[in-house]
Amino acid sequence: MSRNEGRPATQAERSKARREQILDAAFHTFTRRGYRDTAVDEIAAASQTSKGGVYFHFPTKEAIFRELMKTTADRLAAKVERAVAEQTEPIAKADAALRTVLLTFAGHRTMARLLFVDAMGAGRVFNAETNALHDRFAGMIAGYLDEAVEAGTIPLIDTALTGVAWFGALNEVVARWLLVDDPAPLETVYPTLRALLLRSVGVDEARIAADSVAPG
Amino acid sequence: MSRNEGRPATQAERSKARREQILDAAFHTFTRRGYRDTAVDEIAAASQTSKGGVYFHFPTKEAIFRELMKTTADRLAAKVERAVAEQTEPIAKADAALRTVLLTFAGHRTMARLLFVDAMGAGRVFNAETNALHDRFAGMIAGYLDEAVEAGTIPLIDTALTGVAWFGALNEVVARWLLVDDPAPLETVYPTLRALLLRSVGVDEARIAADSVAPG
DNA sequence: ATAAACATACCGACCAGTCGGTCGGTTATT
DNA sequence: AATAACCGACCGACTGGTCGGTATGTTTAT
Repeated sequence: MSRNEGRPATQAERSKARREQILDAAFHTFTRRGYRDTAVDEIAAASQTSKGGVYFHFPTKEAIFRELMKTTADRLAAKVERAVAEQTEPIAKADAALRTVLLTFAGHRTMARLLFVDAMGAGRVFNAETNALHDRFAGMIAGYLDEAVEAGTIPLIDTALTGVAWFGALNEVVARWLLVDDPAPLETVYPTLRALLLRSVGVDEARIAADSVAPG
Repeated sequence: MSRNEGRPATQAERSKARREQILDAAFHTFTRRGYRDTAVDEIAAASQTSKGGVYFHFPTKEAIFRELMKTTADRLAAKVERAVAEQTEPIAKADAALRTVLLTFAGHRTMARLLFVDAMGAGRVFNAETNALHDRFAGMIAGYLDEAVEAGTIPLIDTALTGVAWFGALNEVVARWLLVDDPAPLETVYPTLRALLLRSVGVDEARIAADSVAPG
């Protein structure tokens, strides 16, 4: 192994590690206490460094949050797109997207918290960010629905609005799950929600009753 | 007219008027700048009084917000229940509820802001409040759906989850409408959203295509 | 040596809530 | 009727504390 396992690494590596450490700590603190209620000092403490250290790596508190939001959203979007790419049928694509989001959140409660709950606690500044985020996912859904419409799998509908509605439904279900102490597994609602949403766009019952997408 | 029109009224009346004034000012400031970004001093200024005056009528800033949330939610709920009471058929009831909420928000953008957007900006303290609020409306929907199921109008479904999903879809549509500068009339999405939601619970297309509830 | 990577102390702005005091009106007393 | 005693409503300066950001010193790798 070319890289030594011990403590001392090159400075650049250590620096990057610190940065990540700070990001990690910020992530956890933000998701537990919200943006406003999280002091930079707390992030510093949680990341084994000092306020000065934090401000060496990031210009402002807001910048930390932005980066966190962006990378988190990117990771999720990539995961969704990967899952979708494995499907060819439009409906299966939308289905895969839904399934991926739900299962990812089920496995990473904190991720969901950051994306869905905390974003609003950050004040007006981030409304644009949140809006863009929601738009992004609603748009993804609308895109898959468009394909389905073109393919004739579902009737002609307002896919833009439907995308928003789907996303909202998913959002609310996840948010509700997040706010409850009892962690009744999120996976269990998937079949029900899936059926509900598919039915809402006119997918025939036979198709809905058929098994969900095959795992890649 | 027995009551004199001029300024001086009985002390109790003046007091109550002031209280209302403060509530009004707080409502507007909260909805424009959010809970955290609203200083009590601002509320005082906007209500033509002083900080001391505000704190004479309310124990804490939080108390103002709570009262605002509660009365707003109550007003809306009452309006919905009134509209629903005029309908006898289960589907028509759910429909009326949806329609009322949508039209009310369309007419009172600020009300929607308070209930849907600002509530989260208030921090963890109010998550319980928000949660209860969402529960309340999702529960109302679920109740109407239960009736519909019992009446055999729609097939047996998970009405609790459906209520949450419906509310989420509605929530997102309204929220999106709120965050956009261009005020494309909210009423226009009603037919589409209505069809989408009704379809999602298995209402037959013929029924959906039929006109919406008759106005009371 | 020298620059990056920290640490510490500190500043200044902000803000919820408090408190002593004021004032106009109401009630009791003569 | 007039005056004293009183009270609810209100004012605004002040407090105590928080927190984002900065200035300046200290360590560590190269």
